[in-house]
Amino acid sequence: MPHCVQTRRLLREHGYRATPQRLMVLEVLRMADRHLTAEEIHAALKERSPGVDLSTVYRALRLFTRLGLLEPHDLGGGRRVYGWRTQPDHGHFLCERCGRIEHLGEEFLKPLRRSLEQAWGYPVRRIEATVVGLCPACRNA
Amino acid sequence: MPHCVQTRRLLREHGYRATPQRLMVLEVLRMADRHLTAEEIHAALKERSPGVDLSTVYRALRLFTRLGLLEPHDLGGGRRVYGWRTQPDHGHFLCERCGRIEHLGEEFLKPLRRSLEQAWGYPVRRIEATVVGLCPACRNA
DNA sequence: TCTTTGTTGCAACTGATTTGCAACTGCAAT
DNA sequence: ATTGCAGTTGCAAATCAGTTGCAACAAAGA
Repeated sequence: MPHCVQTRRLLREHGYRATPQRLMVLEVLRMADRHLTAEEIHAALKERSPGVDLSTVYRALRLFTRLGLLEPHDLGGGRRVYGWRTQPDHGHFLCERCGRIEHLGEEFLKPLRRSLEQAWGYPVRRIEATVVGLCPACRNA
Repeated sequence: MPHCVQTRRLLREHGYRATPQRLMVLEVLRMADRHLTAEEIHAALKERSPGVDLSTVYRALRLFTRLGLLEPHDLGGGRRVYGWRTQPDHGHFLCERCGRIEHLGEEFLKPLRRSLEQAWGYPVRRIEATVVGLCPACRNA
């Protein structure tokens, strides 16, 4: 675990403890390299240490969100995924068949932000966009 | 109720019944002239007929959604509102202070759709965007 | 090692939405 | 107008995602 050190320090600096459960939540997210729901994280986590409770996962996700490390995204229909915090403008591609979630480059949202701010004359805090369609894999099926 | 006739026909054509509860759900939405949560609709509904159950509201909303009349929108954080079905590309402005929800003209989303389809080479089914910021009223406070 | 205090697992709880069911009611056919 | 019956309702219970209270536990500084 090469990243652990930084995470441990971040936690300690804020008076929190670097528990294995917390580190593992980040580890799972790091391995997955995509956005995951709390349930998915919990499932992946249980393969290594079966005792971990779902509520602990939720608590860890909330904590890391407060610390600015992670960020929740509501995709509609009750789907909420967590991922690494990035820029304020955030886009997802959601395949309507297989549920696959892809990241949208910020370059797509930037013009939208610009046109909104220009039209309204005041700044936009953040944009959350979900684009629904069929992913390439599902198109050829 | 001048609109009722069309709604009644729509329902009957699909083998459903035009019950007062269902018609009233649409009526409330029509009066409100903005997106409402199920709870809000239920509250407005109860002023006229106190007996109406929340589950009936949910059932009506689901039905009208299936019939293509209404459309749910997830604004994140568990907020789900219902409104009249419009174009596939849908944008909301959400004031982060007062929670006010505004409609975004489709003209803002159209360039986004165009650039996405151009970049990927295949069509996008729909776009759901939430723009967060402070509404003019909250800015001056 | 000891102690302090943050953290965990568990179970119970919440708020939003759904569902099973007996009683009820549009409405098309009498 | 009356009837019959499938579609609907209100109610209560179930469900689902997420949160919380609490006693036992465990990081980490001394």
